[in-house]
Amino acid sequence: MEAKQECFVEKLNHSDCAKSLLPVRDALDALNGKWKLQIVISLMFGNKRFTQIAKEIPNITDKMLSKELRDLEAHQLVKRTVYDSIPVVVEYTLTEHGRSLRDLIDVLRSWGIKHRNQVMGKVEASEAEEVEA
Amino acid sequence: MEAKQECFVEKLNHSDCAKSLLPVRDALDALNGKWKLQIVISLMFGNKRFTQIAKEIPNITDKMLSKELRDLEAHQLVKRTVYDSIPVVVEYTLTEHGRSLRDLIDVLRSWGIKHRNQVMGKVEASEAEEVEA
DNA sequence: CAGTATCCTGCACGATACTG
DNA sequence: CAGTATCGTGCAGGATACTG
Repeated sequence: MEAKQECFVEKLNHSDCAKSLLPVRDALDALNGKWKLQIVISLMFGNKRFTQIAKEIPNITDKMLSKELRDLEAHQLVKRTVYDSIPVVVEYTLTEHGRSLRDLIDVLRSWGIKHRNQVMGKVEASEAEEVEA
Repeated sequence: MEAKQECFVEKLNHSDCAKSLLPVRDALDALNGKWKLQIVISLMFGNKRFTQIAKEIPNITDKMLSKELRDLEAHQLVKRTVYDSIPVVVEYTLTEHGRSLRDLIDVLRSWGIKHRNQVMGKVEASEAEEVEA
């Protein structure tokens, strides 16, 4: 068995396993659902207002956007700021913590590309899949 | 070209965005559902037979285990091997590709731990609180 | 503009029984 | 042992209407 870098799996017995799975679940849950990922990515392009986000995400309903934003806020990934103007302006921002999703998403994306190539049968060029310019 | 660190998001406009999201979705989908993660982790401890896996994952039903294993097999993450003994023995194995989930899961886990600390209010000294207007 | 309030539908998942 | 087959349910998510 090859000794990879410190994979937590290596150190655990089965009863520990369920517990050590929890953080993984937490991470997955944070991006859970049909829309959170798109919302987060959208906010990586800059702070947005409710309607702006809605316009950028095809087919999302107000209800879902509202709900997902509240979820993201509860998870401290997104900050909601109300400006007391007339009419009221509400701005959504990624928190510092929310911005930390970037690296995670990049890792997911890299694996996803590998995965797609694998399933498509292209196994040869494993490293040649950088984003094309 | 060492720029491994930079986020793909930086380079994209919004219309590209949806497309670049697909691999991320692929990755998330590969671990989608209530049981896949546990099954994969279970197989990281060694090759297993159907009933063995079932015993290690509390509350999973035969139906769900069967279905999820078929999903994982379709995604080439798990290999199913039938040994022609009597009675028949079926062994489940992680493929090389399936083993590549290890690093991904570790990254998810790391972020998950950070996330939990963040939400619990324990912000490490390494990271300043992001409260400001 | 920035959302709620209702109502509805499909599908993920569960319970239980059966089989080669 | 290694699974199907059937039936049932909750809830994520959608459609549409309404509001301060």
